Amino acid sequence: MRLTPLRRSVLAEVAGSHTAVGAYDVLDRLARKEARRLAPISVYRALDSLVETGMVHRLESRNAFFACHVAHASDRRQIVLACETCSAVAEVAGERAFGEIGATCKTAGFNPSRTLVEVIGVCARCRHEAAA
Amino acid sequence: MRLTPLRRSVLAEVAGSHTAVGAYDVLDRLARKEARRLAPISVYRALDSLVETGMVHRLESRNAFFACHVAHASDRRQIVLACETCSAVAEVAGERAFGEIGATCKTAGFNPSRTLVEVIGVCARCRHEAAA
DNA sequence: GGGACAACGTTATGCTATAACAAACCGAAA
DNA sequence: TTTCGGTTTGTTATAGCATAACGTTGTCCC
Repeated sequence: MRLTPLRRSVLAEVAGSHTAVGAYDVLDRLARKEARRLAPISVYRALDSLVETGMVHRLESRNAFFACHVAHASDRRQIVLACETCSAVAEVAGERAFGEIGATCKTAGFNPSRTLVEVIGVCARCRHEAAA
Repeated sequence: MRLTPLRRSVLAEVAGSHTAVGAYDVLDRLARKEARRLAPISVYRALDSLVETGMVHRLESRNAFFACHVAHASDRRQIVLACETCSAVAEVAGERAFGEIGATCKTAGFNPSRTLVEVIGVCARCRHEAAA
């Protein structure tokens, strides 16, 4: 896959936010920056390719996208933490959790191809601010 | 929450399928059975209330709904297994996996309110059929 | 009865995502 | 360098998912 100008622009918009952004958010932001207005499908295609390479992930529970900031995320064994207060999205290593999930699947005779772990809650920063 | 006739109808449609069904699927099926055609929002409201009580769960990765067949699902510590071959959805207990996820959240200072574990793959039955 | 609240109807709208086909681009081999 | 094949993007149209706003009806309890 080539990182074309279009894909680079889309990636920049996604990566420029600490929160997960919708495809149409990307569309609107690009429309303000650049002179043209892309068709939705162009943004989706760019997002698809970025997701495929692991540079962007999809927050399934919100139909939105966020940039991957961890280097080794290609193994896809990351737990996604989505803050319901500030909307920030983070990823943390989840080796042990994924190990347990895999073991449970094996017991059930289920052959996994993709495993999704998303946690909605309140991030450390928002907890501290709330306590203050 | 009351299990009204509308909610009972919606629940019946969802529970009548081993797969996750979309809100508009429910809408169409009810339209065939009953004489009237509901507005989408009526179905969504019914689904929302059923999800709230735990009788129905939402398959986030497919924007669809499936009935909960396990008695103790109110604790929401179930791993969802979605077969990509036959589309069947099942739930299995995930105490250990959820324990690990909780521990990881704690380490990250993240206070979880809802945890979502969905595994896409091939179920035991489809694996056996494929092998035959 | 009358007040409070839950449930549902009606209308309209917005967000998410893809199908189908054409044009442009780009690298490699003839 | 011309031609070929594959990738990327554009264009147009449409399908699928979800909720806002407001009014009406139903139910329960005092």
